[in-house]
Parts: sequence; structure tokens; C-alpha cells
Amino acid sequence: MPTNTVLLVEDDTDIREMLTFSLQRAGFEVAPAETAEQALEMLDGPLPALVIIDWMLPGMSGVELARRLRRDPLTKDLPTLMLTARGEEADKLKSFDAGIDDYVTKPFSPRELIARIKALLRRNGEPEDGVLALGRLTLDTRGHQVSVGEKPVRMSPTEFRLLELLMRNPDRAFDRGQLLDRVWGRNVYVEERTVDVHVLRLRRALSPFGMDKTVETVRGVGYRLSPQATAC
Amino acid sequence: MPTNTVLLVEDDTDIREMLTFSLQRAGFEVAPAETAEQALEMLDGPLPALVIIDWMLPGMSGVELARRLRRDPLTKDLPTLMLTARGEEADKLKSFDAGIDDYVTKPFSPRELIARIKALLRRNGEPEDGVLALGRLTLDTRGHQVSVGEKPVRMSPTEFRLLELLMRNPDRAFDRGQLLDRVWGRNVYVEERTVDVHVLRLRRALSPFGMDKTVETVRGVGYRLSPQATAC
DNA sequence: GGGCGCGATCATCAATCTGTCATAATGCGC
DNA sequence: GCGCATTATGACAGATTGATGATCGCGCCC
Repeated sequence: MPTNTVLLVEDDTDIREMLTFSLQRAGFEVAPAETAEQALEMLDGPLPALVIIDWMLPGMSGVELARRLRRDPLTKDLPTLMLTARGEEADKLKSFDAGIDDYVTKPFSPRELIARIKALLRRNGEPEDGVLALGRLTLDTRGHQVSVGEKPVRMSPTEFRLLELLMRNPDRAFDRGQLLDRVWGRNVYVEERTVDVHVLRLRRALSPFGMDKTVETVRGVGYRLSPQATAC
Repeated sequence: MPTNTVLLVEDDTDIREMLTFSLQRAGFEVAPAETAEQALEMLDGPLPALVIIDWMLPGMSGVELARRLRRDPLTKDLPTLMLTARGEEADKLKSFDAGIDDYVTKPFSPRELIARIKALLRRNGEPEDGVLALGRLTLDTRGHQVSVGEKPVRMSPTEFRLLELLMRNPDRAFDRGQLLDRVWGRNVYVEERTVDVHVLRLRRALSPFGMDKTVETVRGVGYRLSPQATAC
């Protein structure tokens, strides 16, 4: 699941397909799930940028799904948007209680939904155009393209996701376990040392542009992206 | 039962074997038990470093087992970690009421479990997010970064933990025993004089910024961080 | 089938961290 | 000032931890 993906949890096929179409047209990748259970399974892989949850789901309800996402340290920062059939105050309260960031009442216009999604992502630090920037370094989440200035930087998919996570969280240190959970997906059995190798390759990809120092080692912990080092 | 052993009480064979594998891979010895009764029997021998208990067990429940461990003076200090199928609030409360130190909700990532185990063994609370500040000196727990003004300060992991403890408790004097307990961890045998050396190194790291006087010696006791000295 | 790109691991080397000691320096009571 | 107790400091050997290059396997495309 690429990280500019929206995870869409909706059991109604018509609505799901309609939304998938709208979202794709708006430049998002869409990962559709029919049930909360299926969604949770998909969240074992690389994380999406946002989760859209239908209020009414067979099996585990949308509210319960939202609650679970909030409880899990890995997913608790994911923006969530609830689709409700009614705009009842009670539902609204329950949703917010479950940690929902925003909700949209059916029937809704795709345009409104997209607008709210963008607002949510913006609130969470994601620029509207999907381009993360750090000094001269830019990462286009939609075009899957990294550049320094105008020059494109070549890197493998894993390095891209790694850099994307770091750029979304500058100045924050991640340990190898966190990186594995969030870039590789959890319950994937990979040696922690593998992270080192990918960091090495990421630095190597950036070094022709003198940006390799941006990815800092935090000894005894893991790695960190430092805007400071950019200027140097 | 060696000291890095984890006693795993889980009746489900699949989960037990999966966990055994994960734990061993993380460097732990694993002593598996299928029932609470069997676990109690095994605890007659050398004690493990930690006990992982499944919430649902045939016969004596996991909660009851935890309660018993707490009652026995011999086992009451053993860290315990509960595996629950659901993260219901009620379960959570019951668990903590039974003296559980931490709990993990199924399904969980083995890595998360390992991380929590390590945290428990370290007896450190989850690292709080946020930035501690003392005059121009700042310590970012999330980014594992210490700075004076805008300039980053280089220090080793141990010095970082030492400074973090001191900054969380400014003006409080710690004796060497307390520092060893809280920075190095309990059950670690280290000479008390070693603290001196690390304080020295911490001061040295801070001295280029004129902040070395902030770490004060309290003769006959230990050390203290003094906000006063910051201004000087 | 045979390159090719990618990803995971491993072995090895280098950097640096750590705990301990010996010794110097300092503070303190008298 | 003296002597004792306590702390500061430099040096060092061993242990950790990270960086790096090489290798192997897999899926893909020609």
C-alpha cells in the first residue's frame, strides 16, 4: 500500500466504486476494503495516509474500527474520516469519541469529500499538492518522484517509502522497529539490521546532491531526518 | 531458568509457538507453559525475568494467575504482560487491577510485543513526547536531540538518558544509587563511581556552550541540575 | 534462459561507547 | 595548614553499535 494511499472501508459496492473513482481522479491511490476486519489486515502492511470508514459495516462496526486504530500506537496518528448515513448528533458524538477526525454525511458530493480529505491531510502536515519539501529536497508522493532542485533522484521503492516517512516526520528519531513497522509493515519478519542497509542506500542516492547528511544516525536508537543538516 | 528467560503462559499452540519463535529471535530464553497451574509449578524453580500471560486460559484464568503472582512475596516484583483478545476497557481495568504492568491486544505485531517487553524490563515508562527546556538548553525526547539555542549538542546515549532524568527533575539532587537505578536500570551492577565519569562526560559535552555548570555536584550526596546556573 | 533491479542477510571493519582503575584535585572540619 | 573524605580527570581495554561491501534469491522482462 503506497503511502499516498487512502484506505477506504465501505461494504456497499456501488459507493465503494464511486468513491474509488473520485479519489483516483483527485490523485490518490485507493486501497478498498469491504470490512473492518479486512482493513485491519491491510494495515499490517505499509500505512496509508488516511482512512475513510463507513459507519455501518457488517461485523465490526466503523466506530469500533476507529477505536482500534486509536488504541494501536502504530495507527493512532492516522487521520480518519467517517461516512455516516445520518447526521444525528448522537452519531457525531460517538464518532468523535472514537477519535474520528472528521465525518461526512450521506448523501455527499464527491467534491465535498475530497475537500475534507485535503483539509485533513493538510492539518496533518501533508501539503495539498502531495509534495513534501525539506530545503532543496522535494518528494512528490503522487508522482513517486524525489528531486533536489530540478534534478530527479533515483531510488528504489523501499528507499522512497523510508524517505517519505522521514520527511513526514522531520527531526523525529525512529528506532529500527518503528521503521520496520511503518515502512515494511508489521509482522513482517525482517532483520533490524536490514534497515541499516536501506539507510545506507538512501544516503548513497542522496549523496551526489550533498543531501546525505540529512539522514542522521542516532546512536543507540535509530535514524532521524534533520532539516538542520540541509543548510550545511 | 536463566535470567533472560520469559515465562510464556498461553494455551493456544499456534500463538505459543509463534511467540516462542519471536522471543527467541529477540534473544530471550522462553519457558512455555500451557496453563496457569503449570506456570505456577515452573515458578518454584529459578524465576524468569518476565511473565507473559494469556487472558483466556483453561482452568485458572490469566487474571487470577496475575493476582496470585502479586500475592506471593517471591514473585510480586515480576513484571507481567497480559495478552488480551480484545482491548475492552473493562478487561484493561481488571488487568491493571490484578497488577499487570502492561498488556497487548491481539492481534499484535511481534515487534511491538518485543518493544514492550524491553520497555518493561528496562522499567522505564514509555518515553514521553515533548521537549524539555531549561534556559537555552533543550532536550527533545522524540527526536533524541539536545540543543543549546539552535546548535545541536553531541552526547552518548547514556549521557542523554542522564541529562533527561535531570531535566525532568530540575533542582532535585539524586544520589548515585538513584541515578544508577533510573538511568542504568535496576538489576544492573555498576560501580557507583561510574556515575562520576558520565557526569564528567556530560559536562564536557555541555561545556562548549557554557552550560557545564548546570550540572552541579552535591557533595556527600550526588548531583543536581540547577536552573540557576543556566543564567550565568 | 539469462540479464536486471530489488531486497534481505551476513561478515567484517570502523567508530564510539562503557566501565573501571589509578591518580590528581578539591572541599571540609579542625 | 593538615589530613581525610570525596570528587574530577585521563587512560585504556573490551564491548556495542553502525557502515559497508558482497552474496544470494526472487520476480520480471526481453
